[in-house]
Amino acid sequence: MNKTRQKNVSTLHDVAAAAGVSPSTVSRTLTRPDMVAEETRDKILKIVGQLHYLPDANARSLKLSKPAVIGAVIPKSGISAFSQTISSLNDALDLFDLTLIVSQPEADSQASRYAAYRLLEKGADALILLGEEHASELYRLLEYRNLPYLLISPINPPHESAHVSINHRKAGHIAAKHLIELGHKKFAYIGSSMRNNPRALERLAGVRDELQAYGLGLAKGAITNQPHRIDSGKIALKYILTNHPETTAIICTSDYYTLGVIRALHELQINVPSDISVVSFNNNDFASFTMPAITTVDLKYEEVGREAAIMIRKLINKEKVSPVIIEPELCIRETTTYPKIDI
Amino acid sequence: MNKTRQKNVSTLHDVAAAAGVSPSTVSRTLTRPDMVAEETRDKILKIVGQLHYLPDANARSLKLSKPAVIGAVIPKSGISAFSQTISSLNDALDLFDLTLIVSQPEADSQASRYAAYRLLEKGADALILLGEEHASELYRLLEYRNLPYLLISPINPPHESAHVSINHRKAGHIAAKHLIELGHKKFAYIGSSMRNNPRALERLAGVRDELQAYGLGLAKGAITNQPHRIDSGKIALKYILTNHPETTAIICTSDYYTLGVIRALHELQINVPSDISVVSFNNNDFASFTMPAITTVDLKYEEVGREAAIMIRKLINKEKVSPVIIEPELCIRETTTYPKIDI
DNA sequence: CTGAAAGCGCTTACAG
DNA sequence: CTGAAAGCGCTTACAG
Repeated sequence: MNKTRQKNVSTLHDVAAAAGVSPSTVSRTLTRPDMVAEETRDKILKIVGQLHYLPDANARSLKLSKPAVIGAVIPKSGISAFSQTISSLNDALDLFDLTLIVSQPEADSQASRYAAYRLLEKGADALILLGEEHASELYRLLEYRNLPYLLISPINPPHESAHVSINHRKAGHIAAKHLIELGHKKFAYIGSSMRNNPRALERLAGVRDELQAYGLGLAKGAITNQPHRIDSGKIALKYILTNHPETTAIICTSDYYTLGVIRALHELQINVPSDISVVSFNNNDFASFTMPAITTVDLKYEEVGREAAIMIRKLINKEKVSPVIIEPELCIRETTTYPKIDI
Repeated sequence: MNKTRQKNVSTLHDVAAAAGVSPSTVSRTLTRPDMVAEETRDKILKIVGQLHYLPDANARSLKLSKPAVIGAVIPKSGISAFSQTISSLNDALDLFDLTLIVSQPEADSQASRYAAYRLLEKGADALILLGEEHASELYRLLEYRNLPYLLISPINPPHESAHVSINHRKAGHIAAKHLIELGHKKFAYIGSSMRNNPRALERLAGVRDELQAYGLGLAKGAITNQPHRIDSGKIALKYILTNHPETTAIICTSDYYTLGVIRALHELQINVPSDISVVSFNNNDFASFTMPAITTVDLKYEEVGREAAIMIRKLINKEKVSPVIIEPELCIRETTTYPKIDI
């Protein structure tokens, strides 16, 4: 509306005029100082300071057309698991002089498609997308425009796509193996609704793999889905205890969820870990501070952000990239131990 | 480097050529469709689709010079208390078609000054700064360039500055009052290092105010500072229990910190809340899931983000703004109760 | 070492 | 309803 917005902002021109030189020289002073005579440079720099001059980013990148802004589409996952990823991505990108803009749409392929469009309209030169389940139109646009992009934490990355993924299946293996080595035989799995969460599904698959390798299994009904709410841990737990009272070990899809399960266990006077062991995934900040401290498989979300920054930069520079797969790591704390009744 | 980066990107020109019209008409079709004949419009829109055309954000905003990107400087506070603020800010800004870019420097006025400069160079048209302790050069630059900016959660906002603040003092009042009403008489305060955290200091002041109003106080040495680490809660607690064994209520500077304190209390066989009550600040996601669930004063960090978005938009539109003060709210859960020994 | 000129991709009065 | 032209603020060959 207000087009007469008088910006009290000096331009290259103003600086040039004040210094009695041409705009070209001011520009050079700022971008390649060694091409300018010291005397001229000093004079210009002084004026730059006096006038609080700052180059206009839009004009500069219009001229340079060098990719500078990275858009990230990170759909909301309820418990903001990826805020660490976003934060580390931002820091790492900043080191490369790249700017991050992020959009957190609802978890839905159409919503994330439009989120991506908006990011592109806002000037994103490259895209980082969470997961692989995106609208085919989006993939087509990306290919057509030849836009650098990569997938973060996909489970089945489309052929040839650049990606940095977390080995969720391995995370499942690790969690299950830990319990097996402790001597557990009867397991249950508690997760929130996994409809929209292929990552959680993959961890479950990993757990199954591992169990099977030892001739063990997850009884039917020993897998429970509940939306992530304050009492969902309790509901899930009651269900399992009713149907599978022999359970000595529970694998939980996330640390948040685990909190609810531990509470419920406590209310039922069931001791963790001596009666029932619990392992989970993520290793959130609070996991080591709780009581008991949570044994969990660290999914390395920060590392994902750092690696994604490195990879997107290579893509922008037209360098070859190979997929990066991040290996999760077990953090043994206080919610797991040997089963009580060892036959 | 690679200047021959062949961008497979169509421009307004390409679309115009393909449609057999002038660039002006294409531009109008996209920005004010009603100024263009339906037939022309349809033809153009079709080509736009075929060519996957997306306007160049830099060129557009260079021409329009309408503020579109907001920079936020949110120094790292160890326990990422403001990630909720950033997230809600991002969402709210997006609704206004504003783009957020954020920088999280170390907590240091020079570091945040340079962070602000970088944001400006990256194209920020307005700034949101956490707290009020910024380099005077930064304030001067902001004033000189007439840049819209606001302060988030300042304690002593500079005269006339736009800001959305949290009533940290009131938060202190609320926490103390809750304990007082429960009948507590002997209090201790545990916080992490408050050197760089005027907000935590202000909460402490609030606690003192309230205590004093009831003729109570915080004994010397009943205030402990420890860096926020896994065992700092324990160290702080031991100190307090040694010097002030009569303590029945502890006020903790954050929910994270509280976790450590509860653990330590538990290890010392001191029951929470029946032996000692604990209140804290923040109301982090996990606070209601822990065991016991944490009684805490919600500092409303998300609301801060939303309000900041609204205010910065007004500033950009040259509208008048008045400071917004957000009132904290007590969440009573399970870590507080009446003192055991009520004389 | 410095300047004049062209141009990055758009938008928008101004004519017609 | 549409087009030619100017210009947003920069950068960078190209001359000198």
